[in-house]
Amino acid sequence: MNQNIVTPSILPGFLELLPQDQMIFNRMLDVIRSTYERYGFIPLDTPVIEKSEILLAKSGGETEKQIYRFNKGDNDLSLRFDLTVPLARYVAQHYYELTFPFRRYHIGKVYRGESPQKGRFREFYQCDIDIIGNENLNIINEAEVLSIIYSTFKALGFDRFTMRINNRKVLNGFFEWLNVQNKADVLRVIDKIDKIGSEAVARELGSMGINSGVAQEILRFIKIKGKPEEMIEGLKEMNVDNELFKLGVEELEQVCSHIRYFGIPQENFALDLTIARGLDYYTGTVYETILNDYPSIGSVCSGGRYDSLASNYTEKKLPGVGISIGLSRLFYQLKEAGILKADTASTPTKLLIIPMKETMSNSLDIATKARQSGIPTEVYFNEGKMGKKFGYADKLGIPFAMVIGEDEVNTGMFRLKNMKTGEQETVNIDELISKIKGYSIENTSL
RNA sequence: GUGGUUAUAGCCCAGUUGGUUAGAGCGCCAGGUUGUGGCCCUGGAGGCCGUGGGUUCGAGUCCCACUAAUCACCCCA
Repeated sequence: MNQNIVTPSILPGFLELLPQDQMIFNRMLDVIRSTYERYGFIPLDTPVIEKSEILLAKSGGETEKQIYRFNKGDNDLSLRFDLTVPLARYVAQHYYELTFPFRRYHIGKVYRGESPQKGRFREFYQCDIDIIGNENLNIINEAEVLSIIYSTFKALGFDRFTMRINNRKVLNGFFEWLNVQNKADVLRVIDKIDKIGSEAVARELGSMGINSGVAQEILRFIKIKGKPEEMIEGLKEMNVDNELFKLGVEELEQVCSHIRYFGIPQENFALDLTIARGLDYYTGTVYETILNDYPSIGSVCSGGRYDSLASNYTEKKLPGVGISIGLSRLFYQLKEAGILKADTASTPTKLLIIPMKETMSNSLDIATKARQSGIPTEVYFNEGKMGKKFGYADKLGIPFAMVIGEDEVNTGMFRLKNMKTGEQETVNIDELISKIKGYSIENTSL
């Protein structure tokens, strides 16, 4: 027994995938990235490690508890816990070199040292977009964000999802009007109404010192349901005498009217007054997206409008709007729900070339040609039985394989085997390439 | 931080009121089949039954402690 062997394991809360899942995951990443770029968002990559003073500039309870913080020499360092704070630092730091509105996307891992749970990780991918204005930012951006979410989830292969929005000004104005002091606590409670029901919400409101008349008023308000136009009418009819509230209702109305120009179907969009995402920095529209068939997954894409992105790092006023897809969680939940495509390959390879001993150099030539034509190609180098070589292609899900022997080299004609059907076709090199490329185009999807 | 559940092969699991040498399926390796995979058949490797202690003639099984995993709450993507 070798005493030096360490049991291989990773820390809990860290997700790593087997090849087949990683292939799917990466395809989702690609879809998200290309959708973001189609809207003209600029890629950004920032360090995973930042100075602690940067990440903790805005001290807040949860953040400080969850952040991975450590020392190296005299440096006080931390792992980023989201992509928004690094964005704020970046924009403030490079303010004079950037062009506004600054539209950036950022796909990367973030770290939170909390106790791991189902679909909750200590290291996970976030796919963020944000639009940062200089001094001001037109509200139509808040409608465009919905268009981006819509396009992204469509491209990921979903049809039945609902983008729900609310407006924090409406909530805050309403609470001001009711003289509710601990707005943040109340928001947190009403955000849970779908989960725990209105009675429990009333109870919790009571236990935090809200008198029952006000609690009933709050419940009546968050129960306004219906089509967006009806809900906006309903909000107006409440005759809330508060400027912030009125402004919020107006913003909701504008966002709802703008989304028509983006071609978003009605069934994918809804107002929901119970959404109160993010406890502090959102100041306007807030977004949540749920998959209709899997409501228990919860929000798969969240975000909102904020007035001041980088107030901890600059005097400049930088309003913005952004959203984030928690891809690790989304992927995990989709896998749990059993709705990931089953018959996917474990490798990008489309063609496996099996050389005979004497045809190795010819085989490598053919592989080079195939690769130059854009076909991911592998050559099987190990010696052994034919069965094992084809078995390799089979196990990895490589769609095409062919043996290169002397006959093939002499005639320039190859027996291309379709691994799925078992059929073999005799083709020359050009036919071989177009055949595989045609197949790849047909079968590229999630 | 609070509470619950679980721990047996690489994976998912079975293992009777405590009883001899701990099992199946999947996966892996080899052979049946040396230029053709999947299906089938045959064989094989792989276990300090999480760790430590206790009860007992005897513990995978009962008790205690520890450790780890996991779920819920909190908060969040």
